Amino acid sequence: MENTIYDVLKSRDLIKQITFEDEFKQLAKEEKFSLYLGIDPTADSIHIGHFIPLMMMSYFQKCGHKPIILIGGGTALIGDPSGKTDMRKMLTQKDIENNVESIKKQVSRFISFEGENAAIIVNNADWILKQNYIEFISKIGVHFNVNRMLSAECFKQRMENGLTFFEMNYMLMQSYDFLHLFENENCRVEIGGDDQWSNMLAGVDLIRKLHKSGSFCLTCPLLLNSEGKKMGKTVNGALWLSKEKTSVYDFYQYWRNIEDSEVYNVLRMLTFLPMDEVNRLSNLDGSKINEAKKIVAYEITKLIHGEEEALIAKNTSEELFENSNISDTMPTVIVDKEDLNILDLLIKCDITSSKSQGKVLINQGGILIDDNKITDINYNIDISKKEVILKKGKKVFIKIIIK
RNA sequence: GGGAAGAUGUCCGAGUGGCUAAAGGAGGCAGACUGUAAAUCUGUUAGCUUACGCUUACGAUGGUUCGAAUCCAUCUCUUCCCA
Repeated sequence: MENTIYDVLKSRDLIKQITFEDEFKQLAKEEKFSLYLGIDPTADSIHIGHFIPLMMMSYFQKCGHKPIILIGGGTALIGDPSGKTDMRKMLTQKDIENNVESIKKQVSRFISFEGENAAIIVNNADWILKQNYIEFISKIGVHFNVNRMLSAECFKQRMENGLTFFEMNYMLMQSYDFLHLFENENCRVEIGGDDQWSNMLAGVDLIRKLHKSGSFCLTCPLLLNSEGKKMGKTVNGALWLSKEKTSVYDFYQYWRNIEDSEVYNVLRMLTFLPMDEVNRLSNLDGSKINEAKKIVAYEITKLIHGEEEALIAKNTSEELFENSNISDTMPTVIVDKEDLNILDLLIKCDITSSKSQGKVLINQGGILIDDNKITDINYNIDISKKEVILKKGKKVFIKIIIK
């Protein structure tokens, strides 16, 4: 590949901030190195927020560099003392192993764990937990200037509602991770979301203090919608990458429904489509941009769930929305004969969480069965039917199979 | 260690004895208009009930009162100031 990783990332505008830019450009030209990305293993699945750094990592790997995924098992073992809500769940060794396995599975669609520059997964528990406190603060802590730390943007916000010592230590631990990988794995670069900039910068500085040079970090832009909020949040929380948590169909629909203004960013940051194509698609006018959204949805779904699943989701959506046909693969709920009352049914299908809510929906004309608007809140589904199509609003379709 | 302020629905935030299931805003959902977009307008947004109404709910637990988000006591937590 004649383009260096720097050129590639630059062309997709995936670099938000970078340290020692010129030096990094040179390094990218001359050497193959390792780079790392830290992931908090508090859940057994990663969500879309992790995705852009992983895309970045994938580009690095394509350019011949070796990705290291760092699982924050050590830091997760420490309870969060800020006590805002509950104590952070303590993770057992076993939890972490499970999480690592599923994360690996999800990531392996676009990052390879085989071959010459295979990615590896490490757990910072392996070195953090061995640390002796006094040794740690005298070896690492002396290099951190509290005044400077406090002036960092990420602490400024915390200053307003209280900052705990733990949170300050977090920076040291993260920096130490980088140092450890630098010394043991030839890891030269840390990547991450832009909210991690201060922490990452601290690691780069630490290494440069101890080893004079060679460390870099770069951040990717956060994926924001037009209102400046993080994308990938749904009613039910995050948009997960595992299909047990977010179904492939829902995942596809999320991207199919993005705003016009988001198409460009999503294509550029979340797909591997060539930039020519990205530009062409995002400049489509008016309703034609729907074509671009279909491609966005398909490409991202393919990347996460594989081609087969993506095709199914795409076909299901087209059947439902464009041909108003019933699709075999649409979301389906099986109910007993006892649940044929419309209000019960809505709860059963997770469309509403209470009967009151269901009544409101029906009164507003938001519920359709087999394309007939339901107006009676006592409506019962015809018992002779084997299956019906329940529609909420314009976008939610569920096939009901009556047992 | 001393002092001050505060905790309200998904979130922000008004409310200082009955008119409060709790103003207003944001967000969510539905309807109209559209392109499975945005913007705009309308409705709706604790649970149960066809409904009258009932049951929960303003940090927790007790108390005062015919009646408490509102007053009192204790506790928990948060923030700020002084040391």
